[in-house]
Amino acid sequence: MNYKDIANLIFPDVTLTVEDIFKRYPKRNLKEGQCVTRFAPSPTGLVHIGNFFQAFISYNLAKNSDGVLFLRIEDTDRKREKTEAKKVLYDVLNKFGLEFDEYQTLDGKDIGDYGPYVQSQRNDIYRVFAKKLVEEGRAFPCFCKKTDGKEDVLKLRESKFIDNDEREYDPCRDLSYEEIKKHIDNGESFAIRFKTKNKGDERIKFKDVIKGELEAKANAKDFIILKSDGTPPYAFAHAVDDTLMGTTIVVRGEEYIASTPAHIELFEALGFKLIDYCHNPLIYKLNEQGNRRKISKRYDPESNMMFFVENGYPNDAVYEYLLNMINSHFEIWRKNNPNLNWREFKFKPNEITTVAPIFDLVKLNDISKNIIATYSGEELFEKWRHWAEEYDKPLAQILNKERDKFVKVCQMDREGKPKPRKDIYDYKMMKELFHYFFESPKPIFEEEDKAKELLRSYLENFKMPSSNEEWFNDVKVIAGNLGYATDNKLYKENPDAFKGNIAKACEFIRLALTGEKDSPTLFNIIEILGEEETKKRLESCTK
RNA sequence: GGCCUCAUGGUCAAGUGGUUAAGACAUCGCCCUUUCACGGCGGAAUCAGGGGUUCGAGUCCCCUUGAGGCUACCA
Repeated sequence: MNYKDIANLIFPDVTLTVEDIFKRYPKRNLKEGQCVTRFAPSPTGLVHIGNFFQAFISYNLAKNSDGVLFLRIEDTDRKREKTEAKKVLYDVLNKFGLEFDEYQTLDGKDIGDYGPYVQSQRNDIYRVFAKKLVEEGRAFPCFCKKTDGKEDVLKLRESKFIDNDEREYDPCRDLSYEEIKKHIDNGESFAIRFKTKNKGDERIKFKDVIKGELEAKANAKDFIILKSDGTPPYAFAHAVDDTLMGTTIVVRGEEYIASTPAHIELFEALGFKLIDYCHNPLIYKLNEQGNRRKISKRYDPESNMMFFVENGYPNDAVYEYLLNMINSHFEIWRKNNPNLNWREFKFKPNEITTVAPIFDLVKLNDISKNIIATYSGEELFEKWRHWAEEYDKPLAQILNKERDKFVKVCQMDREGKPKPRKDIYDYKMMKELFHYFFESPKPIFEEEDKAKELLRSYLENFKMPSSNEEWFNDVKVIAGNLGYATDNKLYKENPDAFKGNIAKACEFIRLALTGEKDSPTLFNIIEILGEEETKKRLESCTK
């Protein structure tokens, strides 16, 4: 069999050699321990948290080793590609501030020496390597089509039990030059299949950086390396690109473990050095029945990274939560280093969890609360405003117009306090949380007469307080005169002797000013509302 | 069906043959307190089941069970 002639027959246009290509992609000059990692998403129109999780692991591996992180767009599957999808991807990456050392800009400019960083622009490269495999008898053209009365063959191929016997019936595996020429002269399209050397009973061992040594059946399938449209499926593109681009460690989901033996045989056939794999677990959700299921874009808004952006979670909160999912050494580190940025935290790939974690929004919220609690009032205000500019325009207008007031709102129980409030986990919730600073409340009193009496007296004696202590003393005097207990111990001993305790009196004032039974310290609220507005609200409750 | 991965409280998990089985979130109780939030103290709660190996097993081996993945001209 003259494989060289066959190769020239099916790739007449390919004149470059593998050596020519390698000249274009010189080996990277790396120091010991330096990692080259990549994020290789296909543009689907959204960035799934599972994918971002991988990107983030890659990012850490690269940064922690002073290595390289590049972005490669895997858009070989035309059916899946959507217009705008790439834009969405870049937008999300940008919003999260995930920076790449090498990538292609949206307008098609390659940054870095190993481009193009978009697979659909690399077809000529894949063809050179496919041709080489054909030349060496390690790949063959396959003319099988579903419309061709060959359903039985396709079924065999697709069946679960392909072994050596069945392969003998493969109509394309050992076609002669003449037979191939006939097919081509007929104008038939074809795919290129890899020709495995295995028979189906071989075993193979390989290392995974997270899981350690793995063992599986060796590949025994003649899988496609070039589709009939000339583009490569994942496996082939992965082998060629990651080799040429000098990737040292591939981070991918654990769904790829099963196909790793196929990738290894491909690498060997191509004469490529094997690359380290890091198969990370998928992210799950708990359903109503308490079973775990894959987090899905259909049912779980938080599976889409835009969820966190649109709700106004700080990026750092999302990152820290991810880090927490990757391994909980982080949490201990965080506790010991409360003031360091998470970027200072170094983890090794073998410390990444082997267990598929369940996404826990409550935990994320807790992390987020702690992070937001570290912001100054001014900082919080700016972040809130910045978020509103994009996701709540009317709110942004108000914040811009009444800047001073809302900076003060953001400063409440925050600045100068050793134990700041921790009740905000995203910017979206703030408008509702502080609704009484945007509009007059509509309080509902359970004991209306009592409330009116107290509020009337408070309003009559009202003077702007200059400190919390002063304010509280004023309330004590006024409430005390009306028969409220100013000493809680006395009240507890004999509650019937009083109209209520100070807490009760405060509740009436709080309701009048905020419409809520719970709020930050009233003194702060009065200070922000100002004398006029405070009196107005009190008065409207006395009628 | 075949092949593969995984298994510690409700959740995230530490743990690499000898521990009273860390810690965090959630939950419950108490304290602080003008409410909330914060903070402090405390409680309840875990090694999926069964066999081995060993003086000794959460940890090593086998089986079972459960969960998940792959088995495409998707990635």
